[in-house]
Amino acid sequence: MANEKKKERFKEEKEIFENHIKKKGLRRTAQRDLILEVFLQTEEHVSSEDLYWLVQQKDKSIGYTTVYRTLKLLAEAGLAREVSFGDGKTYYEHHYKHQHHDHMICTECGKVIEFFSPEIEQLQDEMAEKHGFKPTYHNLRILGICAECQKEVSSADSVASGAQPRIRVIGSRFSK
Amino acid sequence: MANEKKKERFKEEKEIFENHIKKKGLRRTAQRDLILEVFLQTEEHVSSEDLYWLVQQKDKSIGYTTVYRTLKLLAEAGLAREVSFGDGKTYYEHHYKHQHHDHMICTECGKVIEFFSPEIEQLQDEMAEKHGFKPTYHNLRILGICAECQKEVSSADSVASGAQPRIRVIGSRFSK
DNA sequence: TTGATTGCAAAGCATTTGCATGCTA
DNA sequence: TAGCATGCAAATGCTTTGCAATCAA
Repeated sequence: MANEKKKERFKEEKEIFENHIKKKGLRRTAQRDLILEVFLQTEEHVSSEDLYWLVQQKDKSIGYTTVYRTLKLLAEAGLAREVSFGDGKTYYEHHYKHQHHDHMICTECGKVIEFFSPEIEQLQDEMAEKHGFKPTYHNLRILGICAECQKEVSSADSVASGAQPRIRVIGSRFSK
Repeated sequence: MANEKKKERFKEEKEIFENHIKKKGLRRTAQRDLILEVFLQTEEHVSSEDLYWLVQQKDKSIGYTTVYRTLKLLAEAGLAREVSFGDGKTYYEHHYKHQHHDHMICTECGKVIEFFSPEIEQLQDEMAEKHGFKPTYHNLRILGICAECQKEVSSADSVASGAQPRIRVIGSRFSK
């Protein structure tokens, strides 16, 4: 994305956060500003822990708790969205003006590939309607083996042994 | 499902479990047999805790740990599948000779509606192929408001306040 | 000044592990 | 008999909460 456009979006996101804070009768603080700032600089998915360490690099005095609480606030404000990849941690991804997407997760290396299919979205809405269900959010994960890991793994042992994804590495350069 | 057919399936599942046990050099025990038996009698989704209490009703001496460990075994054997509905607990659903399905989860009452769409399945496989990704399992959750709760909720407050599903009640009689 | 916010430590939860005892094969 | 299984208690890992001190409005 062009740098100008990005800056513009950041500005909007900061405004949204400030409005949310105001609307709920909360207070703007240096910590919250910094955490939002750092979050905006991230790409893809960050866990609370990830963000904590990133924030630490800018200000050692900020506590774990504050990062947790602020991430919840960001989610409430509609700037972030909580996602889980099956390793027990909560990850946050950008929500504002970011196209919704789904994830393929490699159970070998933990890589996360983002994808988007308007056809799947549409079918989901149709299924929901069929049940009188009003969808607010959805979330599709495909677990499997990514292209690289397919080359490396010859035997199917690791798959047969009840593979449970233990995701560490998050990253994908496949999606657009 | 007809009762005869069910009995037949239970028998197959017990055999599968025994084979899995043997293949891995493990041992058949009364506890494992009972836990499998109780699991087979359940419908829909059970948490480890749910199953623990059900098992307790038949044998007070069985510990939490054994239920946990046995559920993992069942998943390994292909009889159960782990699913999560966003409340931090792990649920188990039947896997053997049960058609794959996805879930709609009501963020108001926690009801879980099962559904299946061959079209969505197909599109998922196509998306995976496009990325050279070999899918082993997938998992689609649609969060929203079920038909009943839509009637009751007039204001949109509960939705706007960053609703996080805290699912307790699991059950659905909508799906076939 | 008032009451929200912070950071620490402690508490909560679901799940896992260590270990002595018990039991299958 | 060997060594896997069990059940308890303790440990773990992530997240939340209580609270006194601090700070925004």
